[in-house]
Amino acid sequence: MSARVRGVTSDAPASARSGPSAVNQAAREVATFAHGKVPRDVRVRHMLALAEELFVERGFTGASMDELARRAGVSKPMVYDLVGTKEQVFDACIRRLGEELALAVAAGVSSASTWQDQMQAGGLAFFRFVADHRAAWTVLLAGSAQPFDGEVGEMRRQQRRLVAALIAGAPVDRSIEGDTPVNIGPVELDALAHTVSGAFESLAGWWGEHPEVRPEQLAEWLAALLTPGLRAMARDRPTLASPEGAGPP
Amino acid sequence: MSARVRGVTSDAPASARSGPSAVNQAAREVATFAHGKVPRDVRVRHMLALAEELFVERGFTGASMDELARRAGVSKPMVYDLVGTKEQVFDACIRRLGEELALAVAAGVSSASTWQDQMQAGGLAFFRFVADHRAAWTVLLAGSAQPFDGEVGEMRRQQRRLVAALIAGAPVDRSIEGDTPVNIGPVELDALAHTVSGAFESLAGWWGEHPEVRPEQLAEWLAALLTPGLRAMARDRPTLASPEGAGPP
DNA sequence: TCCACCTCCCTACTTTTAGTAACCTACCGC
DNA sequence: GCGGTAGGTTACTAAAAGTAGGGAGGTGGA
Repeated sequence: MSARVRGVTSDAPASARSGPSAVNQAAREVATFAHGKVPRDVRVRHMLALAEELFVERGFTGASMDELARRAGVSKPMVYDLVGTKEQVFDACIRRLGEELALAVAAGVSSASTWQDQMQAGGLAFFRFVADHRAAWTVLLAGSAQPFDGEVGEMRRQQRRLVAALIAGAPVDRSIEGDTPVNIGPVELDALAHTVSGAFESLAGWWGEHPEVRPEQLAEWLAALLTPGLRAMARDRPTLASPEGAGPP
Repeated sequence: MSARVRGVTSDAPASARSGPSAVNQAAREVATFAHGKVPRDVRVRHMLALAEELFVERGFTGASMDELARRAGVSKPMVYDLVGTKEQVFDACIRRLGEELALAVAAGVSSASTWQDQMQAGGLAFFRFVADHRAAWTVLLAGSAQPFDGEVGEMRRQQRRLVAALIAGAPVDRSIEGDTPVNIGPVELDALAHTVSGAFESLAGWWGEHPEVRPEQLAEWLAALLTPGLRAMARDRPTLASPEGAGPP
């Protein structure tokens, strides 16, 4: 709304990794500029790292912009000028972590060649990522606070596009069961992507209370749960459209 | 925290239904007491109905206790005395709607007898409920704002217990595939409940953007997706435990 | 009859926090 | 020297959560 937010949208070289080390690195970078004045992008990196840490520590409502300013060692208007409003900062954190996750999953998927292996490798990458960023994942990606449906939804849509691509990729260059091509309709494909993503996310949530399970087991187990149904769908192609000519009674 | 909240925990006769009609009914009931003084439980019902409406309208952070007091026609300390803090009010709304949902799903499940029919009937009841309470479901049950993991988690655990019971019920009195009993381990059963619930919830979220699909189609389609995997799990019993003697590399 | 007490209810605060207005200062190119 | 700009601050406003402390009116008992 405020017209003067120079914002944080066009920076973020996607190079930063999350975690306390990111904060320290950014802090060191800031410290090299001795007498107060620090270049904009350096401050922004530092503040985003601090913000992620803060949100993960305290949650969205629990975190305050004053606290962020204090930790960054600047005054509040600086915060607003550099990274915008609280929601925008939260959005930026979500987006950064979401991109990191999408990258990890994509790497996992592309490391395999068959349909099932891709699903399992992608799932494994997903679970490993969650394990490595449990707290951040919970706060930023799993716990979709309402005002941020935009951003969280965005990221999830991205995740689901990946899943959809994974499932849809089958028809072009390979097949599900020997020779059955997967030409599910686009509507069903979209629904499938959401459903499968939801299953993964939920299982990751459950995993939080059962840390003794290893991610490989999770990925394999979930693949075992989903694969037969996907195969069956590829075979039978059930539709989500209303039966033709069968209006409501 | 405040010791003097008389709260809302032990009332709620579970008779109230949600929606604007509930608000109007409660308001009429309040209006019968002419000169200000209104019995406690009547006010509480009214305020909870108004609160749900307000949260659904504006979301958690967007809703204010001042506004709630204004709408209820009382002063703010009354609100705090009657229904506690903002989070407690939100919790109460979540709990009420969650109980209504659990009841609806349980009714659906118990209307069927075979394993697959139960799953489909329960799913249908779930989707119908979501359709009938879309906005409230989104705000109160789907969009788990972080501070309320307790309540939302509670309700979801309840939902998942239902799903788990549905799956676990199979071994005692019926079988999945002719004669194969379903004695999946308790850990796997719990994971299964979470995963399946997550799939349902995600699909319901997707449905919000595709209202043309009918709930019967959704339930049938999702059952078609999940059933083969569940059958396979009952047959092969894949485990989530680490392979014995296979420590991390 | 009078008194203690309980229920319902209000005005008027305190504190915290998001967000902003207006100003300052040093350096950099010219 | 000098204007413009990047980096920065103090000091505010507005809104909202939650509380302190009190008051009116009815009810039961002595």
